[in-house]
Amino acid sequence: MYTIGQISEMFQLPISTLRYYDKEGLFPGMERQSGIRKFSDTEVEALRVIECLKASGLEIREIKQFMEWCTEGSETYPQRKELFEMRRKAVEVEIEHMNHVLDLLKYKCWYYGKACEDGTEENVQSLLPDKLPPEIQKLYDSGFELEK
Amino acid sequence: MYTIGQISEMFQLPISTLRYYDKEGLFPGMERQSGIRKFSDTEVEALRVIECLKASGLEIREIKQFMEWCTEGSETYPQRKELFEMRRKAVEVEIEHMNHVLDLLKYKCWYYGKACEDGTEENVQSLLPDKLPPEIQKLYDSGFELEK
DNA sequence: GTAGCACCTAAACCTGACTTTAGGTCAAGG
DNA sequence: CCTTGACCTAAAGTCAGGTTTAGGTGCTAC
Repeated sequence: MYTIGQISEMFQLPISTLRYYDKEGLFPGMERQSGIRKFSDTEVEALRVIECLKASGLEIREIKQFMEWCTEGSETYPQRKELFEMRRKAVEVEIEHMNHVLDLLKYKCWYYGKACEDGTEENVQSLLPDKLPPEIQKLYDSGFELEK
Repeated sequence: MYTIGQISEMFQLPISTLRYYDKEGLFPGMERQSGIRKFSDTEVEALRVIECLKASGLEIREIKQFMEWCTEGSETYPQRKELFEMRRKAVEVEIEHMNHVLDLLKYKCWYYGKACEDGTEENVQSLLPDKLPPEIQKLYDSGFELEK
């Protein structure tokens, strides 16, 4: 059993955030001793999942829904499975997106590297849109995938 | 030259958002014809970069800063290069983070798949924390990297 | 000539996720 | 006893990133 201060340390989250999560219903059935929150292993595990679902792009009230399902027993296993499968797909898509972002950033690093060397953008501009060095051309073209 | 409506279509962004970006100074030096915005190739390229920098986690006012550098000529090449290098690093870190998130999501998919099959979480819970099938154990352990 | 459409502005409004404020309880230490 | 520190609440405030509203311009089609 942990106090809110210990959990705050453990997860590097402000106490105010933990109280906010509690108020929003993210720890249904958390114990209290004379008004004071008692975080058990259940809540520690819940927080791990909260951070994960939040990173996956879920909103607080959808996370609350999941936490409620967890208190409702085996009937909600299919919903919970479905939720994680949807989040998994969303994150896979997001990672692919970020890889294209990364390629465009790499291209821009190269571009301004050249511009710094040459003192002008003109030389590198003159290579657009398809006379770039092969490695760089790949990055540049990949960046256009973002528009789809 | 494009109208705001054409650009809205092209980038699948609401017109209101484009006007908001303009108001925030993201298109310095954009032309107007009797009050009406004229988006040229410069602004199309700017929007590509805006979307990329936004996805990389940059705030609007920092993107504005970059766009101002672009109007200031070759003196600001080093700053622009530095910006892209910082963003590149940030996105690499973010992608790594998301891969751990993904592993935890995959683990949870497996977990609730089992729970659905068995009609109870008990069997799968009994395998924690280190008696999981090897593939799954890897995902589960990877999830803990999030706490670092 | 008036209806509809695409554009314009300034300013108010909205949302999600917190954070801050103001005031209060309770136990331990000096 | 009284101060300090860790906890508590309800309610107000903040911030980014838009969106909506209300009112206006100017062209083209019927």
